[in-house]
Amino acid sequence: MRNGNVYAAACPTRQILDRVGDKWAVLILLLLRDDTRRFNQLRRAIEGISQKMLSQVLKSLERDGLIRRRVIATVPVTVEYSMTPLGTTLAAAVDPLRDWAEKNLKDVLAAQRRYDAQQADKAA
Amino acid sequence: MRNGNVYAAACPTRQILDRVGDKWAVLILLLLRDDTRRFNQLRRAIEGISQKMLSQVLKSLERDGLIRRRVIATVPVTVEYSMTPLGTTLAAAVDPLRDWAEKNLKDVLAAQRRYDAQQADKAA
DNA sequence: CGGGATCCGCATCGATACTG
DNA sequence: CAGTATCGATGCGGATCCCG
Repeated sequence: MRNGNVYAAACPTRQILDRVGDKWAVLILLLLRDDTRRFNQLRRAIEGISQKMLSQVLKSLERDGLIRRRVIATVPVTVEYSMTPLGTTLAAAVDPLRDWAEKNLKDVLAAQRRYDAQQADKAA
Repeated sequence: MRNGNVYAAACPTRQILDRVGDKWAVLILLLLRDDTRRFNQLRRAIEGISQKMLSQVLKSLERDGLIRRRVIATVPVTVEYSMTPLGTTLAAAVDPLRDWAEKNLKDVLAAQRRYDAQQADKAA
């Protein structure tokens, strides 16, 4: 789908990026890789996510076959989310990115400061 | 910034994801890695991007120190975009993701069809 | 050619309330 | 506990026009 260095709208990279591009989705994948977790556990583990978003993202991850949802008939009901093998391979593919983030964030922030200072000069 | 398995709003992973999450940004990085390119070359290479988005994303990538912008004083003006060393390392970190996408997209699509079929059953 | 400025609709997302 | 439903703001992103 990459023909002649053109990224068509339907190329796999773009389709996957549309999903991985969702910041919440990636965070959930990275969390579930460590451990099976329940709904409210995830909610507490991801600062700032609303339950609407969480529910929505979990559903879409399940739909994509990346995580598995297990309902346990307790009172009240318990729901466990865990990785599928497919999800595990995706999480592994995301790893280098997380490593890069931790290693290079400060360089990015420094670049931003340089850029902003330069823009401020121009304005003056 | 990842303390006790909690992803705080300010953790590097989340900050970088906010940028890599931008689907356009990643595509531009992958394109510029191959070659220096001009504005309209990029525009044509990325199906569906508006010039507003392209301009915006290029600016933010430059601000992050990931790409370099070179203005050449011709008539009319020529502007070349190219990778910085930092950008190159990020592109490398994104590579596994692209590979994963190309290898596993059809599994994801299949999972979606299974999920949707199952939902349709429940509705009936 | 390489953008900036403006207008504006539509989808996202958060907040709140309610349910099995 | 684990969600769904509804509403309302806001901001992203496309379209258009213009400029150096």
